[in-house]
Amino acid sequence: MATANIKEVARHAGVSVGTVSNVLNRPDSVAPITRERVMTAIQQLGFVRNEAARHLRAGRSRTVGLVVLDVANPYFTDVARGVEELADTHDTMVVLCNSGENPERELRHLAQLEEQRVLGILITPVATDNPHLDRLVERGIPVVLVDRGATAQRCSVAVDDVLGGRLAGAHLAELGHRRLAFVGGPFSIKQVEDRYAGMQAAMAEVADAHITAIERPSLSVAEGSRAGEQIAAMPDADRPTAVFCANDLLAIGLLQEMTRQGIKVPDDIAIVGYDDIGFAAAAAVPLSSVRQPREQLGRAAIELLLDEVENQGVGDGHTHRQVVFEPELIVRESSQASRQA
Amino acid sequence: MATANIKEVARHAGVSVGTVSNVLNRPDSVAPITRERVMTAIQQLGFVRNEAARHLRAGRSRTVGLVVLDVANPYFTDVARGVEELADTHDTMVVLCNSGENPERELRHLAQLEEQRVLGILITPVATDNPHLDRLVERGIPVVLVDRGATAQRCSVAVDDVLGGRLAGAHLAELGHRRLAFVGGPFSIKQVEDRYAGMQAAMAEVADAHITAIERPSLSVAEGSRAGEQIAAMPDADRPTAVFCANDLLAIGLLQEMTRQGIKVPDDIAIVGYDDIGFAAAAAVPLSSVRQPREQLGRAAIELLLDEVENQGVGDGHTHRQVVFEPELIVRESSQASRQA
DNA sequence: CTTGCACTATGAAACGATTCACGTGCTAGT
DNA sequence: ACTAGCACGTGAATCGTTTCATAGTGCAAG
Repeated sequence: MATANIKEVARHAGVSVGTVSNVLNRPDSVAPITRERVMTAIQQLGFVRNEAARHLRAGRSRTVGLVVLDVANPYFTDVARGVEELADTHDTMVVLCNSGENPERELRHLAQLEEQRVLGILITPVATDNPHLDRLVERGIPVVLVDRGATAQRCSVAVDDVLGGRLAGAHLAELGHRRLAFVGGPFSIKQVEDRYAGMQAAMAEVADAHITAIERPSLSVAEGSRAGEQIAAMPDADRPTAVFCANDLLAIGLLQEMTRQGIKVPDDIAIVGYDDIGFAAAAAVPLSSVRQPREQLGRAAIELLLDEVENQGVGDGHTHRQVVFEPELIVRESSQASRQA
Repeated sequence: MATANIKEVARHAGVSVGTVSNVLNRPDSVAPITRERVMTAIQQLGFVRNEAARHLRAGRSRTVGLVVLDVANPYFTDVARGVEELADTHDTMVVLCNSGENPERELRHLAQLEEQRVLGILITPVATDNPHLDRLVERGIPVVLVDRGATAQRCSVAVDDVLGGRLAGAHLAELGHRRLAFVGGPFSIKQVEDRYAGMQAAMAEVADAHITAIERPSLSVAEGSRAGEQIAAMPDADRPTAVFCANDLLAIGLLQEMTRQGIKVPDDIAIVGYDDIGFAAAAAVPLSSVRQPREQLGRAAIELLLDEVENQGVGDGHTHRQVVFEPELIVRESSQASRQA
């Protein structure tokens, strides 16, 4: 009933277990006839390697852990896709763990991954400053940070949010907008702050441009609507002609509210979002948005990790790198130049 | 450098390895003083159990595999959340695998999971009829099907799509609609067919109701728009006053196109979608939709699996069950009774 | 005929935790 | 005082694979 093991295969093929192992791992070192015989036995018995035994013997597993804040967020699933894709070509498994922004769950996952002796961990930590991660590194488990808290002490990948904000700002400036708003928050989130800073930097180069910051407690569709109410309530003369939202959910909520209030997008007000989630293109008015190279981010992260694993202590060893990607502005209808212009 | 093992802990604490193991697994069988000593040693050495060794000795791992068609689909991430949640309380890990609707990737994942000697596998298979799954079952690895191809040969969980269609149909009939359309396809997908059948069944009870089926090659936003063009092109007298879409993406595309063409939702045309994805509520006109109990589906699936694992060959053993859940209609603006009615 | 070499195959020793059949030393009961 | 029973601990065997030093074989060169 139980799956056959290497010993039974050896007996069946009339060879030693060492030979079977060689067939599996170094087929060229085995004479073709023997190899055939072993292969046949494997087929007949339906032999399947026991990963636990290999792993025990090898001392480390062939898997990496990927700990994300929210599996339901397309951002992370895209990153995960990038990670998996590249891991696949390196004979490495990816265990996807969801912390759900819960530090306890995150810690439990880290403990589990450590028990599994994973090759390394890719993580977007809940808290920027996580002592458990330091502990892992001390124990020799490489950690690569994804889009959070880059430091010289370890590898990380991230996207330049300041640049993203700058792109959005420059785009709106170029369209002639001078009365602008930024919707986002809380500003304690680094990403939000950076995007705003980028927008400000872009507008600093434009004469008589003015930005109103509308801070909201979270980055959801509902908060976007609320920001929309605020904007709609402004007297026409003061109302911004363009809004940059810290993410697409806000932008979608805002867009909805504008439509509801009879304020035309993009004619009366232009909107630019951030993240370019799938629904940005599918919104009532297709949404301009700043796209992050998500899959590429994932690929880069696992690349850094595998490099660290392979070169740990070898030769010059491994140098921690902080890779920063450039976002890209996708222009759609929501920020098209006014038709009457 | 390498993590300490149980032997070192034993030496450090001045006990045998057996005792350390007992402290770990049956603390009550160890005298308090000894236990303290061992615990201290564990702390000092930063000992972390080696999962591979436990697993090898135990003969089976403590993880289950969850193979889904698309991690980026909120449907599956919700199912996954349900699975994880319950697995957590059973000291079981979940390895989430993404087949991406690719049979090869699916097969690779299954092979990997088998090498890992997982407790069992939860899967939404790419093809309804999958010989590899039978092979797994033969080898004693329980398989539970999620929302696909239920048979008496194994456990499965699913949602009653016929009922879902019926709910949508009955709702529209009750609002007084008699000229309806169904948008979906391809009809070769069982889910689509069932939803349509349910709608038809509901309308069969209504005098002079008529359904136009609009078949589209896939269930995407773009196809929804295209269906919208078709509907907009109909003469006013023939145009349906209500549309039921086989999923929310279609419904969103359709909604957009209606807006673009100046056809008011829900006044001129009512729309009901299926799946109740997050964006259904956030659409320009909040979308009525048939919601599937996704997390519950996941919970039920893992429950069936664990039951099968625990009762395999024990006593009366395990009986395969096919659990079917009932969907729920969420009514929002897109199918509100016309305001002028 | 020996030597050396290239090729193959062998089998025992790891890897680290768990388990279980046995000690060992006490206490309590008679 | 003897022993049954109990509470704790022990340590060797075990899980399935990989690795590596070693051995056997046959062939070509010397």
